[in-house]
Amino acid sequence: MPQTNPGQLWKVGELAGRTGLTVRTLHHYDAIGLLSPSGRTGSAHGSGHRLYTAADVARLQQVLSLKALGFSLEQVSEYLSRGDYDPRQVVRLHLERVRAQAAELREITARLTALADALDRQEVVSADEFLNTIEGMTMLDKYYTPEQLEQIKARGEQVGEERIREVEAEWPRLMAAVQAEMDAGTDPADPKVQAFAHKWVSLVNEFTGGDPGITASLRKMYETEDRIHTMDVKAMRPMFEYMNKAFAAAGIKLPGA
Amino acid sequence: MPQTNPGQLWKVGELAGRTGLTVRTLHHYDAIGLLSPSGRTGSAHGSGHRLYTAADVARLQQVLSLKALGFSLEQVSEYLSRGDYDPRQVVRLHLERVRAQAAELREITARLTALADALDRQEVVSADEFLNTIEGMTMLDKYYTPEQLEQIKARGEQVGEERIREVEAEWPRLMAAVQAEMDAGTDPADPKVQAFAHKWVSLVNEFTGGDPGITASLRKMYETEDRIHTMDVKAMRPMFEYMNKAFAAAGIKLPGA
DNA sequence: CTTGAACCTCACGTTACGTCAGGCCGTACC
DNA sequence: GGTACGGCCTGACGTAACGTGAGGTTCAAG
Repeated sequence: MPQTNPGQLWKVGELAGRTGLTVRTLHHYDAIGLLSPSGRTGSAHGSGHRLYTAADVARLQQVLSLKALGFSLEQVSEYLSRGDYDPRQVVRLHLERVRAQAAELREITARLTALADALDRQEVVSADEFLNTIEGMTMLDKYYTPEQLEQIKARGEQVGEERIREVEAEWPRLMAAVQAEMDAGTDPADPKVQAFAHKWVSLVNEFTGGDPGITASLRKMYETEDRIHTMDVKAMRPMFEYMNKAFAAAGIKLPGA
Repeated sequence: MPQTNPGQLWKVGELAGRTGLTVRTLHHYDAIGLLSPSGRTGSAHGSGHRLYTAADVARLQQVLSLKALGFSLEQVSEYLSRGDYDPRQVVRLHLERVRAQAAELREITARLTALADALDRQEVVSADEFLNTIEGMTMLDKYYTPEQLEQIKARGEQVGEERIREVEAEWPRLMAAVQAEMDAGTDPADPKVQAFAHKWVSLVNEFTGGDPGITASLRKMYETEDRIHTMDVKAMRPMFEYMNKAFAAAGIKLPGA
């Protein structure tokens, strides 16, 4: 049976099954030297089965994020072989892209909804309405120009870098303070706790960008998963419930609720 | 100069510019008989310039919606040549698809956010986190299976058809009632108007599915455009403002606000 | 009547895989 | 310890949806 330990290895089929990619795709990435598995099975002379490590999986993620940004596979290769690249930045760029796409999907939804409505009423639909709809659709699968990429990159470095550190530094402080009130048996409706509640949502919003859908998804993740990387979510659940009471008392609603 | 009248005609370049497609793409669609322009210029012997009519534009929208659903161009041709198809249904299917994609984008955003966070903290990121992220990404550009399409289709016919008529029948009634109160000079905070306000948001929510982003986009559309197909939005604006006051008085917030 | 931009028709090139074909590996079972 | 069979291997050719010229034509403005 396949292992589940750290130091885990995946065979192509396993990796394909887990990721939703096809075996052929992984073969292809290997063939062009974009992502070659770190290991192979036995193999005295013949060629053994591909074995992918966790590091390979991490690289795969980078590859796919860059591809999602509109890079060709060749460009992805180049990018990843230049030593001066930052995986975090790739993720951030992809994130930015995904957010933009979400906005475009909303636009398209509005257009399509209007169109469906008009068609349902048997009205004469103006060509402009069709054209606007089409325009929205085509925008969706347009990629960034190099200039746009640079711009996003710059913004990410500028705002992101330092502000992220700041926000991150605030979380432990806030959580320690809340824990203290919990231990002291303070009522969630107490003004002190209310102040913490407001601080809490502002930090959450800074993290999510205030997007209700993202907030909801994130909340679901924290509710259903017991650990998120090294964070023991399960142990934090009492605090979440405490804060939910505080939110209720303060009349605060998170964007996703 | 290019016309702007009804009965308008577009040349390839114009249509391409307006839609975001390329000229080559339109040529291609013509070459394979998927979308051939209804007209051509002059042309005694040589081949004149392509002239697209409003009907061609409408067909183009259908083509692109079907393509967005994952059909190959050949399948689109087939689909559109079968006489028994319904343009409204195509739009509805596309709408459904777009909604699903939006949900997947939210999932991806949550994953990427978690990943960015983990990377920023220099923590050891588990392979699972990468794998989940990758899985989300690959799901996004997977198309529906025929069975799924059938299922959506069935649901759309069943729920959609009749309920849409109902909702549509309610709007004119509601708007007439509101207009009457406006004419009578009734205060927006008046209980009668408040009841209308609640009815109003429930109809809007039924239309948007309660999605805040979509509601916001739709609102923007109604604020920036003076007419939407045959509807004189401009003339309705006083009523919108009246209702906004009513919302404020009732403490109602639309999901997008 | 000319001129430049936009259009026309071939026709071959490209990307990112899909899809066989024919053979090898590995592990579960007897 | 043999064997069976699902999964893996390496070629190698196929494909969808255009991209990208080449070389000639059309049209609206001046």
